[in-house]
Amino acid sequence: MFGYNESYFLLDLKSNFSGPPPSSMAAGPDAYLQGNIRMTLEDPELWKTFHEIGTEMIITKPGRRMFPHCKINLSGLIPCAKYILLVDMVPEDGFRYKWNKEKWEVAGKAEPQPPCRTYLHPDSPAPGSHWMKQSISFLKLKLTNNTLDQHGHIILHSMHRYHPRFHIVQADDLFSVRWSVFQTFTFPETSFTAVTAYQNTKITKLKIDHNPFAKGFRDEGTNKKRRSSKNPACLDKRTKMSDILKKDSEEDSPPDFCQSSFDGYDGEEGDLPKRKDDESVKEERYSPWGAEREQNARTDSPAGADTRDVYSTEQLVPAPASYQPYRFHEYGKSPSPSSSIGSSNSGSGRSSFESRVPDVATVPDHDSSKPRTQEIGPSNCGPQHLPGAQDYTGVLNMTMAQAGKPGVIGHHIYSPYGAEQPLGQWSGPGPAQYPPPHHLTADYTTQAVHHGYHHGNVAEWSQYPLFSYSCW
DNA sequence: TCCACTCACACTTTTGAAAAGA
DNA sequence: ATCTTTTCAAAAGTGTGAGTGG
Repeated sequence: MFGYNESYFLLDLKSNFSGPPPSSMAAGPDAYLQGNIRMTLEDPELWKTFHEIGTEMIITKPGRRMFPHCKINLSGLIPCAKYILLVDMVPEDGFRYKWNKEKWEVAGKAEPQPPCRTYLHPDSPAPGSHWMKQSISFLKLKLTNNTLDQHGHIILHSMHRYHPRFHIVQADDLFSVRWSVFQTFTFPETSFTAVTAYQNTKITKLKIDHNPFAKGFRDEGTNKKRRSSKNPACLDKRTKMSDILKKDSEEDSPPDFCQSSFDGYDGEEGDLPKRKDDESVKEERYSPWGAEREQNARTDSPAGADTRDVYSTEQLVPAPASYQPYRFHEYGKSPSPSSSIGSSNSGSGRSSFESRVPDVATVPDHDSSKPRTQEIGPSNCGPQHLPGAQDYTGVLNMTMAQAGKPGVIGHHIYSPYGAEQPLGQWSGPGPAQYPPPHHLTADYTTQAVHHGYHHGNVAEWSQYPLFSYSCW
């Protein structure tokens, strides 16, 4: 209806690679001849509906799922080659926001980034055919504001804006990632503001309308008792909310809703009631991001004028050693020398980075790293070399793979399968905990940012790494 | 006083084990 | 004995509103 199903971006690997790979990389130009990978966001209309109002995602201490949740489709993968799918959250900008008079306003500089964590899709690694045969859901991804979170949820700051990045890595296992090509996709309409409580009642309404778990709050719901049991003020608020709901149900079609609000902010908020529960449907036209959105959308926000564009990036990054000092502490996994270094040097990204280099060099010969150049290419079909986990222990000091995931080394990664399974998430300190990026990392990140992101945002965006610098 | 945040609550869907049936 | 379907209770996910603390 919106043409949103065409929301994809053909990734021309060769042309997107704007510079020679670092000498430390094994992958040569051939590595980029693996065809065009296409990623599409599922349910784009829903995402767009939220986006037009200003998506908010609740973050809680125990972790909260996203809604809408990230669901994508992939094509163009090599069916028999294995891939790993990752998601992380990137700050949209360097600001903290507040909800004031029915719109978001900048409330100051962003707080230092929390530990940067990456969510690994539980199916990873899986062959391209697996990823392509069905849509890929990140339903179990959870967001938290608990910087000491021990469940591997992605840590965000409340009242800050983020957007998810999807990474596809052709790799047999998590160790191979180190030498593999990352292809990164973002969807402008998936950007959101992390909040501990909904600020915009329109978002609340949308969530209630679309999230099955919130059915109980729908107007037609059966919980009349609940709605009327509270105090009069509450009742009043509920009534007003019901009016909004009714009005919406009269419109009844998200497309109409979208259309009415897609023109963006038209400066009418001055006439809006102060209370957020006094909204009218008419106000749906207004964009919550007001002036700075108009500014950023063209200058430093991935959400450009044409939201159908899926900005993509590609970067060659050494894989994460993916450790996080407090993580090691939590799980009592034998902290590697390098992890201790990383831990002790948490304030010095550069030294940490350098300390990691020997790790790379000491990978055994049969490690997939060396033939990675060939493996990445189209000739990758055929028996997959799955190096035994023991090949790496003592080299990278990783924990062993979990049962049922023989090819996966537990990089202190957390899995949505269970909080206790260190499979599903990589984590590392955020950039704010590091000095300005090492020149090498800067190369990578700048390269990545060039793909679809305006230079105005390069500074902030590019400094938010997929993995901690110290991992490199 | 304001505002971001936490918590208990009622309600919902999801999950998984046990029971029933073929 | 095996497999499939159904049932049901527990677990998990949801927004609400009162309360808390800076």
